[in-house]
Amino acid sequence: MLHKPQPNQNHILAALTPEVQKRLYPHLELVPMPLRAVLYDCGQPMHHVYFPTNAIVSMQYLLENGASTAISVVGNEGLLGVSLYMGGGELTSSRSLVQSAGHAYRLPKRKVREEFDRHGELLLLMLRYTQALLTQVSQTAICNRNHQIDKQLCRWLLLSMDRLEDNRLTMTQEFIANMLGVRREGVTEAALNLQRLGVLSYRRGIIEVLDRPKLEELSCECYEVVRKQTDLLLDHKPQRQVIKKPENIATAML
Amino acid sequence: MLHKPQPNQNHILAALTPEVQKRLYPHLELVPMPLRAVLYDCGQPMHHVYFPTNAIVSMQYLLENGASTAISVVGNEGLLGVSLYMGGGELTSSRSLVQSAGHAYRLPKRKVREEFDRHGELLLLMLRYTQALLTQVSQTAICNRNHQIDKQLCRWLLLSMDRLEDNRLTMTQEFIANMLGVRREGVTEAALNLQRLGVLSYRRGIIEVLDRPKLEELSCECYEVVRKQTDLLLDHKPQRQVIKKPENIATAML
DNA sequence: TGTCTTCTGTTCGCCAGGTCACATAGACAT
DNA sequence: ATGTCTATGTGACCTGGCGAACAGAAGACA
Repeated sequence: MLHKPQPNQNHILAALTPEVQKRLYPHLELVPMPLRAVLYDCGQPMHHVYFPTNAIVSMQYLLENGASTAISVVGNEGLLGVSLYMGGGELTSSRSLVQSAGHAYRLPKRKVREEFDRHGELLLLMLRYTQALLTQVSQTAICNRNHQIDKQLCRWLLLSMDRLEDNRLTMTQEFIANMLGVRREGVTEAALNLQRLGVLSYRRGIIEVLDRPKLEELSCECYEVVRKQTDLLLDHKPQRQVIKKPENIATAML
Repeated sequence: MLHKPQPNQNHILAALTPEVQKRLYPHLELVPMPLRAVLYDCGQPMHHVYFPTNAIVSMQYLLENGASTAISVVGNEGLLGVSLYMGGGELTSSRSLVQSAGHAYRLPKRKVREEFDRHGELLLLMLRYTQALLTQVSQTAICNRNHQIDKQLCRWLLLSMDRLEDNRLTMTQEFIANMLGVRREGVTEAALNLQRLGVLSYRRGIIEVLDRPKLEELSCECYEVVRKQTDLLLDHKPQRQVIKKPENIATAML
Protein backbone atom coordinates (compact mmCIF):
# COMPACT_ATOMS: atom_id res chain seq x y z
CA MET A 1 0.00 0.00 0.00
CA LEU A 2 1.96 2.98 -1.23
CA HIS A 3 -0.74 5.61 -0.98
CA LYS A 4 -3.24 6.33 1.70
CA PRO A 5 -6.51 4.55 0.93
CA GLN A 6 -9.17 6.82 -0.53
CA PRO A 7 -12.89 6.64 0.17
CA ASN A 8 -13.51 6.39 -3.55
CA GLN A 9 -11.94 2.97 -3.62
CA ASN A 10 -15.21 1.81 -2.14
CA HIS A 11 -17.76 1.52 -4.92
CA ILE A 12 -20.69 2.70 -2.90
CA LEU A 13 -18.98 5.84 -1.69
CA ALA A 14 -17.62 6.44 -5.16
CA ALA A 15 -21.10 6.32 -6.63
CA LEU A 16 -22.26 9.29 -4.56
CA THR A 17 -22.52 12.68 -6.19
CA PRO A 18 -19.81 15.20 -5.20
CA GLU A 19 -22.38 17.13 -3.26
CA VAL A 20 -23.23 14.22 -0.99
CA GLN A 21 -19.58 13.24 -0.73
CA LYS A 22 -18.79 16.71 0.47
CA ARG A 23 -21.34 16.34 3.21
CA LEU A 24 -20.29 12.86 4.27
CA TYR A 25 -16.57 12.56 3.82
CA PRO A 26 -15.67 14.79 6.78
CA HIS A 27 -17.40 12.24 8.98
CA LEU A 28 -15.66 9.21 7.54
CA GLU A 29 -12.96 7.72 9.66
CA LEU A 30 -10.19 5.62 8.14
CA VAL A 31 -9.59 2.46 10.11
CA PRO A 32 -7.01 -0.28 9.55
CA MET A 33 -8.43 -3.76 9.15
CA PRO A 34 -5.83 -6.27 10.30
CA LEU A 35 -6.23 -9.91 9.41
CA ARG A 36 -8.70 -11.72 11.65
CA ALA A 37 -9.97 -8.58 13.33
CA VAL A 38 -13.60 -8.91 14.37
CA LEU A 39 -15.72 -5.93 13.36
CA TYR A 40 -18.90 -7.10 14.98
CA ASP A 41 -19.59 -10.15 17.04
CA CYS A 42 -22.87 -11.89 17.68
CA GLY A 43 -25.11 -10.07 20.06
CA GLN A 44 -22.77 -7.10 20.31
CA PRO A 45 -23.92 -3.57 19.59
CA MET A 46 -22.74 -1.99 16.36
CA HIS A 47 -21.62 1.59 16.20
CA HIS A 48 -20.53 2.13 12.62
CA VAL A 49 -21.17 1.18 9.06
CA TYR A 50 -17.91 0.09 7.41
CA PHE A 51 -17.02 0.72 3.79
CA PRO A 52 -13.98 -1.40 2.89
CA THR A 53 -11.45 0.07 0.48
CA ASN A 54 -9.17 -2.90 -0.02
CA ALA A 55 -9.96 -5.19 2.91
CA ILE A 56 -12.15 -8.26 2.60
CA VAL A 57 -14.53 -9.18 5.36
CA SER A 58 -16.54 -12.36 5.85
CA MET A 59 -19.87 -12.54 7.57
CA GLN A 60 -20.20 -15.71 9.57
CA TYR A 61 -23.02 -17.36 11.42
CA LEU A 62 -22.19 -19.46 14.43
CA LEU A 63 -23.87 -22.49 15.93
CA GLU A 64 -24.19 -23.54 19.54
CA ASN A 65 -21.63 -26.28 19.09
CA GLY A 66 -19.07 -23.76 17.90
CA ALA A 67 -19.29 -24.58 14.21
CA SER A 68 -19.36 -21.63 11.87
CA THR A 69 -19.97 -20.96 8.22
CA ALA A 70 -19.40 -17.85 6.19
CA ILE A 71 -22.56 -16.66 4.54
CA SER A 72 -21.07 -13.84 2.50
CA VAL A 73 -17.93 -12.07 1.40
CA VAL A 74 -17.76 -8.28 1.43
CA GLY A 75 -15.12 -6.13 -0.18
CA ASN A 76 -14.93 -2.71 -1.76
CA GLU A 77 -18.19 -3.32 -3.62
CA GLY A 78 -20.16 -3.24 -0.40
CA LEU A 79 -20.51 -2.32 3.22
CA LEU A 80 -20.97 -3.87 6.63
CA GLY A 81 -23.54 -3.00 9.22
CA VAL A 82 -26.75 -3.54 7.29
CA SER A 83 -28.99 -3.70 10.31
CA LEU A 84 -28.03 -0.16 11.32
CA TYR A 85 -30.17 1.23 8.54
CA MET A 86 -32.63 -1.62 8.05
CA GLY A 87 -34.08 -0.92 11.43
CA GLY A 88 -33.00 -4.08 13.14
CA GLY A 89 -31.62 -2.28 16.12
CA GLU A 90 -27.94 -2.33 16.80
CA LEU A 91 -27.48 -5.97 17.57
CA THR A 92 -26.09 -8.27 14.99
CA SER A 93 -26.53 -12.01 14.89
CA SER A 94 -23.50 -12.63 12.74
CA ARG A 95 -19.80 -12.16 13.15
CA SER A 96 -17.82 -10.04 10.72
CA LEU A 97 -14.23 -11.18 10.41
CA VAL A 98 -11.45 -9.62 8.38
CA GLN A 99 -10.34 -12.21 5.89
CA SER A 100 -7.81 -10.14 4.01
CA ALA A 101 -6.09 -7.19 5.65
CA GLY A 102 -6.55 -3.64 4.42
CA HIS A 103 -8.49 -0.55 5.33
CA ALA A 104 -12.03 0.67 5.56
CA TYR A 105 -13.78 3.95 6.10
CA ARG A 106 -16.47 3.97 8.69
CA LEU A 107 -19.42 6.21 9.40
CA PRO A 108 -20.93 6.51 12.87
CA LYS A 109 -24.47 5.25 13.26
CA ARG A 110 -25.75 8.72 14.02
CA LYS A 111 -24.67 9.92 10.59
CA VAL A 112 -26.06 6.79 8.97
CA ARG A 113 -29.45 7.55 10.44
CA GLU A 114 -29.27 11.13 9.39
CA GLU A 115 -28.70 9.94 5.85
CA PHE A 116 -31.51 7.46 6.19
CA ASP A 117 -33.90 10.17 7.26
CA ARG A 118 -32.72 12.33 4.42
CA HIS A 119 -33.90 9.59 2.12
CA GLY A 120 -31.24 10.37 -0.42
CA GLU A 121 -28.69 8.72 -2.63
CA LEU A 122 -26.86 6.88 0.06
CA LEU A 123 -29.99 5.15 1.25
CA LEU A 124 -30.80 3.98 -2.26
CA LEU A 125 -27.30 2.64 -2.72
CA MET A 126 -27.32 0.91 0.63
CA LEU A 127 -30.63 -0.76 -0.09
CA ARG A 128 -29.48 -1.87 -3.49
CA TYR A 129 -26.42 -3.40 -1.91
CA THR A 130 -28.55 -5.14 0.71
CA GLN A 131 -30.50 -6.73 -2.08
CA ALA A 132 -27.27 -8.02 -3.61
CA LEU A 133 -26.25 -9.34 -0.22
CA LEU A 134 -29.51 -11.21 0.11
CA THR A 135 -28.84 -12.85 -3.23
CA GLN A 136 -25.38 -13.88 -2.15
CA VAL A 137 -26.60 -15.37 1.09
CA SER A 138 -29.43 -17.21 -0.66
CA GLN A 139 -27.10 -18.71 -3.20
CA THR A 140 -24.74 -19.74 -0.43
CA ALA A 141 -27.61 -21.53 1.25
CA ILE A 142 -28.39 -23.63 -1.78
CA CYS A 143 -24.70 -24.13 -2.53
CA ASN A 144 -24.15 -25.51 0.95
CA ARG A 145 -26.82 -28.04 0.33
CA ASN A 146 -25.93 -29.15 -3.16
CA HIS A 147 -22.32 -28.68 -4.12
CA GLN A 148 -19.15 -30.51 -3.31
CA ILE A 149 -16.19 -29.12 -1.47
CA ASP A 150 -13.93 -28.70 -4.48
CA LYS A 151 -16.53 -26.63 -6.33
CA GLN A 152 -17.19 -24.53 -3.30
CA LEU A 153 -13.52 -23.89 -2.81
CA CYS A 154 -13.38 -22.50 -6.33
CA ARG A 155 -16.38 -20.30 -5.64
CA TRP A 156 -14.76 -19.01 -2.50
CA LEU A 157 -11.45 -18.24 -4.15
CA LEU A 158 -13.16 -16.42 -6.99
CA LEU A 159 -15.32 -14.33 -4.72
CA SER A 160 -12.24 -13.34 -2.77
CA MET A 161 -10.11 -12.67 -5.84
CA ASP A 162 -12.68 -10.30 -7.27
CA ARG A 163 -12.25 -8.13 -4.22
CA LEU A 164 -8.47 -7.89 -4.39
CA GLU A 165 -6.01 -6.06 -6.59
CA ASP A 166 -3.71 -8.97 -7.29
CA ASN A 167 -4.07 -12.70 -7.80
CA ARG A 168 -2.54 -13.64 -4.49
CA LEU A 169 -4.57 -14.59 -1.45
CA THR A 170 -3.22 -14.97 2.05
CA MET A 171 -5.14 -17.62 3.91
CA THR A 172 -4.43 -21.02 5.32
CA GLN A 173 -6.42 -24.09 4.47
CA GLU A 174 -7.55 -24.24 8.06
CA PHE A 175 -8.99 -20.76 7.68
CA ILE A 176 -10.76 -21.56 4.45
CA ALA A 177 -12.18 -24.68 6.03
CA ASN A 178 -13.66 -22.55 8.80
CA MET A 179 -15.17 -20.20 6.27
CA LEU A 180 -16.74 -22.92 4.22
CA GLY A 181 -17.79 -24.84 7.28
CA VAL A 182 -15.98 -27.99 6.22
CA ARG A 183 -13.04 -30.11 7.39
CA ARG A 184 -9.53 -28.85 6.91
CA GLU A 185 -8.57 -32.14 5.27
CA GLY A 186 -11.30 -31.63 2.73
CA VAL A 187 -9.78 -28.32 1.71
CA THR A 188 -6.32 -29.88 1.56
CA GLU A 189 -7.53 -32.50 -0.84
CA ALA A 190 -9.42 -30.06 -3.04
CA ALA A 191 -6.48 -27.64 -3.06
CA LEU A 192 -4.12 -30.43 -4.08
CA ASN A 193 -6.30 -31.25 -7.03
CA LEU A 194 -6.30 -27.65 -8.10
CA GLN A 195 -2.51 -27.58 -7.86
CA ARG A 196 -2.16 -30.73 -9.92
CA LEU A 197 -4.31 -29.11 -12.57
CA GLY A 198 -2.00 -26.11 -12.58
CA VAL A 199 -4.71 -23.73 -11.42
CA LEU A 200 -3.10 -22.75 -8.14
CA SER A 201 0.14 -22.71 -6.33
CA TYR A 202 -0.29 -23.05 -2.60
CA ARG A 203 2.45 -22.63 -0.07
CA ARG A 204 1.85 -22.18 3.60
CA GLY A 205 -0.94 -19.72 3.55
CA ILE A 206 -0.21 -18.05 0.27
CA ILE A 207 -2.36 -18.94 -2.68
CA GLU A 208 -1.47 -17.79 -6.13
CA VAL A 209 -4.04 -18.23 -8.85
CA LEU A 210 -2.31 -19.25 -12.05
CA ASP A 211 -5.22 -20.05 -14.33
CA ARG A 212 -8.29 -18.08 -13.56
CA PRO A 213 -10.46 -19.20 -16.47
CA LYS A 214 -9.90 -22.79 -15.44
CA LEU A 215 -10.83 -21.90 -11.88
CA GLU A 216 -14.11 -20.43 -13.08
CA GLU A 217 -14.77 -23.52 -15.10
CA LEU A 218 -14.21 -25.77 -12.12
CA SER A 219 -16.39 -23.67 -9.85
CA CYS A 220 -20.04 -24.36 -9.25
CA GLU A 221 -22.54 -22.09 -10.95
CA CYS A 222 -23.08 -20.19 -7.72
CA TYR A 223 -20.15 -17.91 -8.31
CA GLU A 224 -21.43 -16.76 -11.67
CA VAL A 225 -24.96 -16.28 -10.40
CA VAL A 226 -23.81 -14.10 -7.54
CA ARG A 227 -21.38 -12.11 -9.62
CA LYS A 228 -23.84 -11.36 -12.39
CA GLN A 229 -26.52 -10.39 -9.98
CA THR A 230 -24.13 -8.20 -8.03
CA ASP A 231 -22.83 -6.50 -11.15
CA LEU A 232 -26.36 -5.85 -12.26
CA LEU A 233 -27.42 -4.39 -8.96
CA LEU A 234 -24.33 -2.38 -8.25
CA ASP A 235 -23.75 -0.93 -11.64
CA HIS A 236 -24.51 2.36 -10.03
CA LYS A 237 -26.69 4.10 -12.54
CA PRO A 238 -29.02 6.95 -11.58
CA GLN A 239 -32.24 5.00 -11.58
CA ARG A 240 -33.80 1.70 -10.88
CA GLN A 241 -33.94 0.16 -14.29
CA VAL A 242 -30.64 -1.16 -15.54
CA ILE A 243 -30.60 -2.50 -19.04
CA LYS A 244 -27.22 -3.79 -20.08
CA LYS A 245 -25.04 -5.80 -17.80
CA PRO A 246 -21.25 -5.51 -17.97
CA GLU A 247 -19.75 -8.92 -18.61
CA ASN A 248 -16.16 -8.66 -17.52
CA ILE A 249 -15.88 -6.54 -14.46
CA ALA A 250 -14.37 -9.38 -12.51
CA THR A 251 -11.56 -10.09 -14.94
CA ALA A 252 -11.08 -6.43 -15.69
CA MET A 253 -10.24 -5.91 -12.04
CA LEU A 254 -7.13 -8.05 -12.23
CA MET B 1 -62.55 -19.96 5.89
CA LEU B 2 -65.88 -18.63 6.98
CA HIS B 3 -65.22 -14.94 6.65
CA LYS B 4 -63.58 -12.96 3.95
CA PRO B 5 -59.90 -12.49 4.75
CA GLN B 6 -59.07 -9.07 6.12
CA PRO B 7 -55.93 -7.06 5.39
CA ASN B 8 -55.30 -6.80 9.11
CA GLN B 9 -54.59 -10.50 9.28
CA ASN B 10 -51.26 -9.57 7.81
CA HIS B 11 -49.05 -8.25 10.57
CA ILE B 12 -47.32 -5.65 8.49
CA LEU B 13 -50.53 -4.12 7.21
CA ALA B 14 -52.01 -4.34 10.68
CA ALA B 15 -49.12 -2.36 12.10
CA LEU B 16 -49.87 0.66 9.95
CA THR B 17 -51.65 3.63 11.49
CA PRO B 18 -55.30 4.07 10.48
CA GLU B 19 -54.33 7.08 8.45
CA VAL B 20 -51.93 5.13 6.25
CA GLN B 21 -54.31 2.22 6.06
CA LYS B 22 -56.98 4.55 4.78
CA ARG B 23 -54.66 5.64 2.01
CA LEU B 24 -53.49 2.19 1.06
CA TYR B 25 -56.35 -0.20 1.54
CA PRO B 26 -58.35 1.00 -1.46
CA HIS B 27 -55.44 -0.14 -3.62
CA LEU B 28 -55.11 -3.57 -2.07
CA GLU B 29 -56.42 -6.42 -4.14
CA LEU B 30 -57.47 -9.68 -2.53
CA VAL B 31 -56.12 -12.67 -4.40
CA PRO B 32 -56.63 -16.37 -3.74
CA MET B 33 -53.44 -18.37 -3.27
CA PRO B 34 -54.10 -21.95 -4.32
CA LEU B 35 -51.67 -24.68 -3.33
CA ARG B 36 -48.59 -24.78 -5.54
CA ALA B 37 -49.35 -21.54 -7.32
CA VAL B 38 -46.20 -19.72 -8.39
CA LEU B 39 -46.23 -16.03 -7.47
CA TYR B 40 -42.93 -15.18 -9.10
CA ASP B 41 -40.58 -17.30 -11.09
CA CYS B 42 -36.88 -16.84 -11.69
CA GLY B 43 -36.11 -14.11 -14.15
CA GLN B 44 -39.74 -13.07 -14.47
CA PRO B 45 -40.86 -9.50 -13.86
CA MET B 46 -42.76 -8.81 -10.67
CA HIS B 47 -45.75 -6.54 -10.58
CA HIS B 48 -46.98 -6.64 -7.00
CA VAL B 49 -45.95 -6.94 -3.42
CA TYR B 50 -47.97 -9.67 -1.72
CA PHE B 51 -49.10 -9.59 1.90
CA PRO B 52 -50.34 -13.05 2.88
CA THR B 53 -53.28 -13.26 5.26
CA ASN B 54 -53.41 -16.98 5.88
CA ALA B 55 -51.43 -18.47 3.00
CA ILE B 56 -47.86 -19.69 3.38
CA VAL B 57 -45.36 -19.13 0.62
CA SER B 58 -41.88 -20.57 0.19
CA MET B 59 -39.06 -18.82 -1.55
CA GLN B 60 -36.93 -21.27 -3.47
CA TYR B 61 -33.66 -21.03 -5.29
CA LEU B 62 -33.09 -23.29 -8.24
CA LEU B 63 -29.94 -24.83 -9.67
CA GLU B 64 -29.04 -25.58 -13.25
CA ASN B 65 -29.53 -29.29 -12.69
CA GLY B 66 -33.10 -28.68 -11.56
CA ALA B 67 -32.48 -29.15 -7.86
CA SER B 68 -34.16 -26.64 -5.59
CA THR B 69 -34.09 -25.64 -1.98
CA ALA B 70 -36.37 -23.37 -0.02
CA ILE B 71 -34.49 -20.53 1.58
CA SER B 72 -37.36 -19.04 3.54
CA VAL B 73 -40.96 -19.39 4.62
CA VAL B 74 -43.28 -16.42 4.48
CA GLY B 75 -46.70 -16.14 6.07
CA ASN B 76 -48.86 -13.44 7.54
CA GLU B 77 -45.88 -11.99 9.39
CA GLY B 78 -44.29 -10.87 6.16
CA LEU B 79 -44.50 -10.02 2.51
CA LEU B 80 -43.20 -11.11 -0.87
CA GLY B 81 -41.58 -8.98 -3.51
CA VAL B 82 -38.68 -7.51 -1.59
CA SER B 83 -36.73 -6.41 -4.63
CA LEU B 84 -39.55 -4.11 -5.71
CA TYR B 85 -38.64 -1.66 -3.00
CA MET B 86 -35.00 -2.54 -2.45
CA GLY B 87 -34.20 -1.22 -5.88
CA GLY B 88 -33.21 -4.47 -7.48
CA GLY B 89 -35.36 -3.88 -10.49
CA GLU B 90 -38.32 -6.08 -11.13
CA LEU B 91 -36.58 -9.33 -11.80
CA THR B 92 -36.39 -11.94 -9.13
CA SER B 93 -33.88 -14.73 -8.95
CA SER B 94 -36.00 -16.93 -6.74
CA ARG B 95 -39.27 -18.71 -7.14
CA SER B 96 -42.15 -18.08 -4.76
CA LEU B 97 -44.39 -21.07 -4.37
CA VAL B 98 -47.58 -21.37 -2.35
CA GLN B 99 -47.03 -24.04 0.21
CA SER B 100 -50.29 -23.76 2.06
CA ALA B 101 -53.39 -22.42 0.36
CA GLY B 102 -55.07 -19.23 1.48
CA HIS B 103 -55.29 -15.61 0.47
CA ALA B 104 -53.10 -12.58 0.17
CA TYR B 105 -53.59 -8.91 -0.47
CA ARG B 106 -51.41 -7.40 -3.09
CA LEU B 107 -50.29 -3.88 -3.89
CA PRO B 108 -49.20 -2.85 -7.38
CA LYS B 109 -45.58 -1.85 -7.77
CA ARG B 110 -46.56 1.72 -8.64
CA LYS B 111 -48.15 2.15 -5.24
CA VAL B 112 -45.23 0.46 -3.55
CA ARG B 113 -42.90 3.02 -5.06
CA GLU B 114 -45.13 5.86 -4.10
CA GLU B 115 -44.94 4.65 -0.53
CA PHE B 116 -41.21 4.26 -0.85
CA ASP B 117 -40.83 7.83 -2.00
CA ARG B 118 -43.06 8.97 0.78
CA HIS B 119 -40.54 7.47 3.16
CA GLY B 120 -43.18 6.64 5.69
CA GLU B 121 -44.30 3.88 7.98
CA LEU B 122 -44.70 1.24 5.35
CA LEU B 123 -41.14 1.62 4.19
CA LEU B 124 -39.83 1.24 7.71
CA LEU B 125 -41.91 -1.87 8.24
CA MET B 126 -40.85 -3.36 4.94
CA LEU B 127 -37.20 -2.78 5.68
CA ARG B 128 -37.52 -4.25 9.11
CA TYR B 129 -39.10 -7.32 7.60
CA THR B 130 -36.36 -7.56 5.02
CA GLN B 131 -33.85 -7.66 7.83
CA ALA B 132 -35.75 -10.54 9.43
CA LEU B 133 -35.79 -12.30 6.08
CA LEU B 134 -32.05 -11.93 5.78
CA THR B 135 -31.67 -13.57 9.16
CA GLN B 136 -33.88 -16.44 8.14
CA VAL B 137 -31.98 -17.04 4.93
CA SER B 138 -28.63 -16.85 6.70
CA GLN B 139 -29.67 -19.34 9.31
CA THR B 140 -30.98 -21.62 6.60
CA ALA B 141 -27.58 -21.48 4.93
CA ILE B 142 -25.77 -22.65 8.02
CA CYS B 143 -28.49 -25.16 8.82
CA ASN B 144 -28.12 -26.71 5.39
CA ARG B 145 -24.47 -27.19 6.06
CA ASN B 146 -24.58 -28.53 9.56
CA HIS B 147 -27.81 -30.21 10.55
CA GLN B 148 -29.31 -33.56 9.82
CA ILE B 149 -32.52 -34.18 7.97
CA ASP B 150 -34.61 -35.06 11.00
CA LYS B 151 -33.73 -31.83 12.78
CA GLN B 152 -34.37 -29.82 9.68
CA LEU B 153 -37.74 -31.45 9.21
CA CYS B 154 -38.68 -30.29 12.70
CA ARG B 155 -37.50 -26.80 11.92
CA TRP B 156 -39.55 -26.75 8.76
CA LEU B 157 -42.72 -28.01 10.41
CA LEU B 158 -42.41 -25.44 13.19
CA LEU B 159 -41.83 -22.57 10.82
CA SER B 160 -44.89 -23.62 8.88
CA MET B 161 -47.04 -24.19 11.94
CA ASP B 162 -46.33 -20.73 13.29
CA ARG B 163 -47.91 -19.30 10.19
CA LEU B 164 -51.14 -21.28 10.39
CA GLU B 165 -54.21 -21.15 12.56
CA ASP B 166 -54.43 -24.83 13.37
CA ASN B 167 -51.97 -27.63 13.98
CA ARG B 168 -52.63 -29.42 10.72
CA LEU B 169 -50.40 -29.10 7.69
CA THR B 170 -51.26 -30.30 4.23
CA MET B 171 -48.16 -31.38 2.42
CA THR B 172 -46.76 -34.62 1.11
CA GLN B 173 -43.36 -35.95 2.01
CA GLU B 174 -42.33 -35.51 -1.58
CA PHE B 175 -43.17 -31.82 -1.32
CA ILE B 176 -41.28 -31.36 1.93
CA ALA B 177 -38.29 -33.12 0.41
CA ASN B 178 -38.30 -30.61 -2.44
CA MET B 179 -38.46 -27.75 0.01
CA LEU B 180 -35.62 -29.01 2.14
CA GLY B 181 -33.65 -30.05 -0.90
CA VAL B 182 -33.32 -33.67 0.23
CA ARG B 183 -34.51 -37.10 -0.86
CA ARG B 184 -38.10 -38.09 -0.30
CA GLU B 185 -36.97 -41.25 1.47
CA GLY B 186 -35.04 -39.19 3.93
CA VAL B 187 -38.20 -37.34 4.88
CA THR B 188 -40.13 -40.62 5.13
CA GLU B 189 -37.62 -41.97 7.59
CA ALA B 190 -37.51 -38.82 9.68
CA ALA B 191 -41.31 -38.55 9.68
CA LEU B 192 -41.62 -42.16 10.80
CA ASN B 193 -39.40 -41.48 13.75
CA LEU B 194 -41.50 -38.52 14.72
CA GLN B 195 -44.62 -40.65 14.53
CA ARG B 196 -43.08 -43.36 16.69
CA LEU B 197 -42.28 -40.72 19.27
CA GLY B 198 -45.90 -39.60 19.22
CA VAL B 199 -45.05 -36.14 17.94
CA LEU B 200 -46.93 -36.38 14.66
CA SER B 201 -49.58 -38.28 12.89
CA TYR B 202 -49.01 -38.43 9.19
CA ARG B 203 -51.46 -39.75 6.67
CA ARG B 204 -51.18 -39.17 2.97
CA GLY B 205 -50.34 -35.53 2.90
CA ILE B 206 -51.93 -34.49 6.14
CA ILE B 207 -49.70 -33.88 9.09
CA GLU B 208 -51.11 -33.33 12.52
CA VAL B 209 -48.77 -32.13 15.20
CA LEU B 210 -49.63 -33.84 18.47
CA ASP B 211 -46.81 -32.74 20.74
CA ARG B 212 -45.44 -29.40 19.85
CA PRO B 213 -43.04 -28.95 22.79
CA LYS B 214 -41.41 -32.23 21.85
CA LEU B 215 -41.14 -31.09 18.27
CA GLU B 216 -39.33 -27.95 19.38
CA GLU B 217 -37.03 -30.03 21.48
CA LEU B 218 -36.15 -32.29 18.57
CA SER B 219 -35.58 -29.39 16.19
CA CYS B 220 -32.20 -27.86 15.60
CA GLU B 221 -31.49 -24.52 17.20
CA CYS B 222 -32.12 -22.75 13.91
CA TYR B 223 -35.85 -22.57 14.48
CA GLU B 224 -35.49 -20.80 17.79
CA VAL B 225 -32.89 -18.41 16.46
CA VAL B 226 -35.07 -17.38 13.55
CA ARG B 227 -38.20 -17.12 15.61
CA LYS B 228 -36.67 -15.00 18.33
CA GLN B 229 -35.02 -12.70 15.86
CA THR B 230 -38.24 -12.38 13.88
CA ASP B 231 -40.31 -11.65 16.96
CA LEU B 232 -37.81 -9.04 18.01
CA LEU B 233 -37.77 -7.35 14.66
CA LEU B 234 -41.45 -7.53 13.94
CA ASP B 235 -42.77 -6.61 17.31
CA HIS B 236 -44.05 -3.51 15.61
CA LYS B 237 -43.28 -0.80 18.07
CA PRO B 238 -43.00 2.85 17.06
CA GLN B 239 -39.23 3.09 17.19
CA ARG B 240 -36.06 1.29 16.49
CA GLN B 241 -35.02 0.17 19.92
CA VAL B 242 -36.93 -2.80 21.24
CA ILE B 243 -36.14 -3.84 24.79
CA LYS B 244 -38.17 -6.80 25.89
CA LYS B 245 -38.80 -9.77 23.68
CA PRO B 246 -42.10 -11.63 23.82
CA GLU B 247 -41.47 -15.30 24.52
CA ASN B 248 -44.54 -17.10 23.41
CA ILE B 249 -45.96 -15.54 20.32
CA ALA B 250 -45.58 -18.75 18.43
CA THR B 251 -47.56 -20.87 20.81
CA ALA B 252 -50.04 -18.12 21.50
CA MET B 253 -50.92 -18.18 17.83
CA LEU B 254 -52.27 -21.70 18.00
C1' DT C 1 -66.38 -53.27 -7.05
C1' DG C 2 -62.40 -53.17 -9.15
C1' DT C 3 -58.83 -50.26 -11.28
C1' DC C 4 -55.69 -46.48 -11.28
C1' DT C 5 -53.03 -43.13 -9.20
C1' DT C 6 -50.63 -41.18 -5.64
C1' DC C 7 -48.33 -41.42 -1.47
C1' DT C 8 -45.61 -43.91 1.91
C1' DG C 9 -42.53 -47.61 3.53
C1' DT C 10 -38.30 -50.58 2.80
C1' DT C 11 -34.02 -52.29 1.11
C1' DC C 12 -29.29 -52.32 -0.79
C1' DG C 13 -25.16 -50.57 -2.49
C1' DC C 14 -22.36 -46.43 -2.86
C1' DC C 15 -19.75 -42.33 -1.76
C1' DA C 16 -18.64 -37.63 -0.03
C1' DG C 17 -17.33 -35.97 3.77
C1' DG C 18 -17.09 -36.58 8.75
C1' DT C 19 -13.59 -38.08 13.09
C1' DC C 20 -9.27 -39.35 14.69
C1' DA C 21 -4.46 -40.03 14.59
C1' DC C 22 -0.15 -39.05 12.88
C1' DA C 23 3.67 -37.93 9.52
C1' DT C 24 6.18 -34.40 7.12
C1' DA C 25 7.82 -30.00 5.86
C1' DG C 26 8.46 -24.77 5.66
C1' DA C 27 9.44 -20.75 8.62
C1' DC C 28 11.79 -18.76 12.10
C1' DA C 29 14.21 -17.84 16.33
C1' DT C 30 18.12 -19.06 19.28
C1' DA D 1 22.53 -26.52 13.35
C1' DT D 2 18.69 -27.28 16.46
C1' DG D 3 14.38 -27.01 18.23
C1' DT D 4 9.74 -25.29 17.94
C1' DC D 5 5.87 -23.71 15.67
C1' DT D 6 2.47 -23.90 12.37
C1' DA D 7 0.68 -25.57 7.95
C1' DT D 8 0.04 -29.24 4.93
C1' DG D 9 -0.30 -34.16 3.48
C1' DT D 10 -2.03 -39.06 4.35
C1' DG D 11 -4.33 -42.96 6.08
C1' DA D 12 -7.99 -45.89 8.38
C1' DC D 13 -12.53 -46.05 9.52
C1' DC D 14 -17.56 -44.52 10.08
C1' DT D 15 -21.91 -42.58 8.88
C1' DG D 16 -25.55 -39.79 6.78
C1' DG D 17 -27.61 -39.16 2.90
C1' DC D 18 -27.95 -40.25 -2.20
C1' DG D 19 -29.62 -43.28 -6.22
C1' DA D 20 -32.49 -46.70 -7.78
C1' DA D 21 -35.92 -50.07 -7.62
C1' DC D 22 -39.94 -51.88 -5.74
C1' DA D 23 -43.86 -53.29 -2.44
C1' DG D 24 -47.79 -51.96 -0.04
C1' DA D 25 -51.57 -48.93 1.26
C1' DA D 26 -54.90 -45.22 0.92
C1' DG D 27 -57.86 -42.43 -1.85
C1' DA D 28 -60.06 -41.26 -6.33
C1' DC D 29 -63.01 -42.56 -9.74
C1' DA D 30 -65.52 -45.05 -12.99
